[in-house]
Amino acid sequence: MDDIDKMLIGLLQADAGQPYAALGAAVGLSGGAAHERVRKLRERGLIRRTTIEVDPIAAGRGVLSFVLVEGRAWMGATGEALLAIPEIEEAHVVAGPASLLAKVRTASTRELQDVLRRIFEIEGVAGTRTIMVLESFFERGLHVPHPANLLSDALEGEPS
Amino acid sequence: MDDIDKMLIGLLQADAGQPYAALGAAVGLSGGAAHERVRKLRERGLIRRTTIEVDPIAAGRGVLSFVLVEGRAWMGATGEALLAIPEIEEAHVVAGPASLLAKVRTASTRELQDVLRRIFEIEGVAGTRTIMVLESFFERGLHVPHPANLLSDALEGEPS
DNA sequence: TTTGAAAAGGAATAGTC
DNA sequence: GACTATTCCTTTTCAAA
Repeated sequence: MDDIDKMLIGLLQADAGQPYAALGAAVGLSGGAAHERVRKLRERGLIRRTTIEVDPIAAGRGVLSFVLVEGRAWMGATGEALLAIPEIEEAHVVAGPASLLAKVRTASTRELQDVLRRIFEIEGVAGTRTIMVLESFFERGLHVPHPANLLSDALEGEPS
Repeated sequence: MDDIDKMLIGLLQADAGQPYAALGAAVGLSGGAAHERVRKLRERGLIRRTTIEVDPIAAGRGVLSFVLVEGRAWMGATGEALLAIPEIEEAHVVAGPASLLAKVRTASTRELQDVLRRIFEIEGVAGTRTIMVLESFFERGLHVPHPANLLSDALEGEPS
């Protein structure tokens, strides 16, 4: 995991569909070498998979909220119970006043209410507090340290 | 945006690298037709881009937390100030006791402290409350309604 | 590990229904 | 819209350094 690998990850996050030749050119390698590096990044599990990013509004899921769940719900099969609710994008066990935090995306507040009802039905749930999102500044993926501005390093000693 | 489009989106979320022929076979279309549908989904902006999913642990970002920001920080250039902090993956304006919610991923609690310090320096920020994640049940993308179990519908009237 | 190139496969396009 | 077929480009593989 050197600087070139980091650059490759950054480039692939921006566009996973570009040819290896382009990736190679961007980091100062041949297409074949870039291909080999990406193959190993996948093999090592650093790159989990390639996906698409779907526009939530266009997909009819314009209401975003975070739900804090109170109770002793962090034990047992709670994770699976939450996983079974498709509107829940993320679920975490947290420290602090609440025991669980869920990221919920619904079409409407009416649908959000349904989700809250389903969460309430999970064993051990004592209560919920919902934080509604009014506007999202941004949602981006994991940032990989300095993916850009490393080209000069990568090209150090390069002929011409 | 019919049922076949939804299935295609679901399939691409699972693996955006698979050939169009495979996509087509999965939904009961030819590769060319699947290709054309996906092209239009991109064109309409429903599919924003194709990316890779990076393992946070392997990338050295094992500490996840959610930071509630208090103050009148939802005005002006706050969004850009948060965007400039690479450890912040998401930032939302929220309703409720706090005015902002940020999702932060750091290598350590020490680094989290640095991020909190930087958030504090933003004009209008009066205080923060941090919710630390102990364990993540799951983090998945936007769920697209019934991507599976639609094959029978799609194949209705199909010869043999 | 990287390179360059050959071989295999898929994407993109066009024409037809 | 969807299908087939063709062309073109990319991925994949491999020998060599």
